[in-house]
Amino acid sequence: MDNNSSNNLLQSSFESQEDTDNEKRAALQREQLSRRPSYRKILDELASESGTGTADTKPDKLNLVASLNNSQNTQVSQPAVITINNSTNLVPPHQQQILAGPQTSNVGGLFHTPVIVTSDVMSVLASTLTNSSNTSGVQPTVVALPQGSNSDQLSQPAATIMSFNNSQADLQNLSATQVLSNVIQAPRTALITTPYYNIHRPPNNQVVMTQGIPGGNHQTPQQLADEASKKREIRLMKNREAARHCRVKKKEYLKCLEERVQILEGQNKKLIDELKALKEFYTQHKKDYPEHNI
DNA sequence: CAATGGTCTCGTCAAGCCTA
DNA sequence: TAGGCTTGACGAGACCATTG
Repeated sequence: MDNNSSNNLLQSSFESQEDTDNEKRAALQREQLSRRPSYRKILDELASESGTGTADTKPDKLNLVASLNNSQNTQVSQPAVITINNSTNLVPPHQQQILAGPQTSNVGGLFHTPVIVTSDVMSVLASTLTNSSNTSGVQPTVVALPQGSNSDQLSQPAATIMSFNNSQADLQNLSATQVLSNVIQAPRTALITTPYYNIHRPPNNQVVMTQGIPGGNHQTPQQLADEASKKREIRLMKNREAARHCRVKKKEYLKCLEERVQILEGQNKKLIDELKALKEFYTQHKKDYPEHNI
């Protein structure tokens, strides 16, 4: 075998190797494109491929809570105001998520104040409770009203729905974010299991609130409808937040792709120049050293 | 200045994906 | 496998530039 043919063989060997690599790469690309894209996943793959090893893009739950709180700074459309409930007046069901009795007490160093929470706050609260209770040792102070509680029990500390470390003055006109930070930072007394409560006014005109059982047989059609609409509200709120998050992620993904295009274009240009130089070198030496038959 | 068209952002729905 | 999460698609509304 002469040098020419061995060079050709070597070259074709390189080419076939390159073809295989290209095919593998193309197959990977096809696979990535054919499946439903996950920006996080693709970004992770790109990061690990480039060796830059970005930090885990999956936000931890604490960050989720933080971002939730941050987003609430700007996203709560209506001022979700917490008001001290000094009376037993019922607010409209669609506005009201939690209602407790009028008593205020100081138990175990915690300031217990019955509050009305608007639906906005309650929606955020529900997801925040889920997040924070799953992670840090810091637990929210939320005391669930026992099943079958009556208005008498509301006067007891155990009937308090939310507890804060703050003074009463601090509880007035809190924003959703402030409320959440209060809830998250407070030590745990008990964890609420469901945000849904049945509220009705008995003949003695006292407020009675019992914990609702999803699918339970004590609920009227109206209560079931209310519960369904609350569930829907929470689902929409979560999806709204998810869509927002998804769009941010998509923007990051596109930015990353654009940067990658820049890098690859640069690399491509460099390789083309290198190839040109090598070709020149090759033809030059072929002339200079014909006896070497390179 | 009103009408129109383009672009952007947001909320919602629905379908697919993921995970406990 | 159910329930939650992710994301493409779509429509609505706001904003801006252009045009008659």
